[in-house]
Amino acid sequence: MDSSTEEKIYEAARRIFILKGMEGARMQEIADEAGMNKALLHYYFRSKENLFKAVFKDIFTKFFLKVKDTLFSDVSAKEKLIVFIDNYVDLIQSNPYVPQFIINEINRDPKVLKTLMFESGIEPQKLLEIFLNKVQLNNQSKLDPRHIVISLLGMLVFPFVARPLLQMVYFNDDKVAYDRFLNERKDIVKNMIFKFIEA
Amino acid sequence: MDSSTEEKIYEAARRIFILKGMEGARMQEIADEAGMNKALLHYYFRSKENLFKAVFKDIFTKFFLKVKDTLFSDVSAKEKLIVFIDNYVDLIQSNPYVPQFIINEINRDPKVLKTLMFESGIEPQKLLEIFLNKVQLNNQSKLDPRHIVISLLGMLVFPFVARPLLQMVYFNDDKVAYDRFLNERKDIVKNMIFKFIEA
DNA sequence: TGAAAATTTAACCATTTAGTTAATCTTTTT
DNA sequence: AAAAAGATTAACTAAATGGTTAAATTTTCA
Repeated sequence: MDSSTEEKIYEAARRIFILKGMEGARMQEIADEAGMNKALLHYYFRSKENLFKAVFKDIFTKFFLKVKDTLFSDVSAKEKLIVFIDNYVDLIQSNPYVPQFIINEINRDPKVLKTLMFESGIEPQKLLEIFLNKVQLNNQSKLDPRHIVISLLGMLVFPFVARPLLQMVYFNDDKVAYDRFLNERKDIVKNMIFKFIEA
Repeated sequence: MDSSTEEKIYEAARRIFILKGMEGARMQEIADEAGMNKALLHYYFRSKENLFKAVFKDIFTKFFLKVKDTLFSDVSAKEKLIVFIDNYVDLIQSNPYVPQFIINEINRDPKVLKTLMFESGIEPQKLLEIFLNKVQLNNQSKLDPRHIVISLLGMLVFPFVARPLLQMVYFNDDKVAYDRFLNERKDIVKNMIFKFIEA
């Protein structure tokens, strides 16, 4: 590993903050994770707040940008949706703690979101557009497409965010069974959404 | 108000813990909220951990028990589902911070859940049963009904848990519009679920 | 090479926080 | 009414935590 000290701090902070959140994380813990003296965190980032903001912006931006492209290809709405769901689930699966981390930190301090929205380059409207035409086409013109988008996101995100609870309650705490369950979800969710929008 | 000191502490702790979580809450803050000396919290509850456990168990149990009955009436599965959704959304609407609070605290310490499950008297299987017959009836015998239940819960809970993010991203931070949106959700979700299970 | 600049460390500081204690006030009991 | 038990308070303690500092080490480069 030939990464710089600053990068090591950044990566360590990233891991710790995602797991424990801004308030739960300890500077000493991050220093230990990075394998160095705590004073170095302040030498490079001045304060915990500063370090957190840098890391959070990075996590937030990267997370949402990773699926953004899937909505720009020149294929049918249906195909776009399929690719989006596949990629989104893959993304969460390789960053299982990130959705809840983002939700928690935005709830803790919603102010940060406003600035982040513009700087990040994410385009949440793109996901809406998939359903905008689709819904009008099928005599459901009264239906706000945001209902479909938020239903979709809820179905995809919830099983990860509430995993410990759901795994215990509905899977007898069988980790393997729950992983199998998560792998089936892509197709289940596609199915549900299609059945709904294709009147 | 003629509630006892212990009850005042309990109620204050309840409010503060729900808003800030176990780690974010301060004993002094709870004492202030209850309008009394901090030493009294220890006099009645010995430790923060103790106070939290008592409060958490109470919140967890009451929350889930409040909708449990809706699944025991002697009506059709469809009607049961309608009543469940109506009551569940009402329940969240009057306790908007509780779902995320429960999810966060269980993620922080999943051990508590195991004991809670048995002592609380909740019966999560009851919700499954609604779909168990329904699904087999419609040539979807391969479909695990847990997928429907978790989709349902995700669609209902997610808009509340991720409210600040969604309100900003999809509603231009218009609180009134988002409240209107939430009120429409009961029917939208019923519709989605029915379209899916009624092959 | 050697001085200046950048990096790293150990020790320290100030504040916050859960928890304790001993004294005071209030209620109950005899 | 007096003693005992219970409730409440202010002041305190010990540990944790974010942040600082001055000295030591390493790197840069004239």
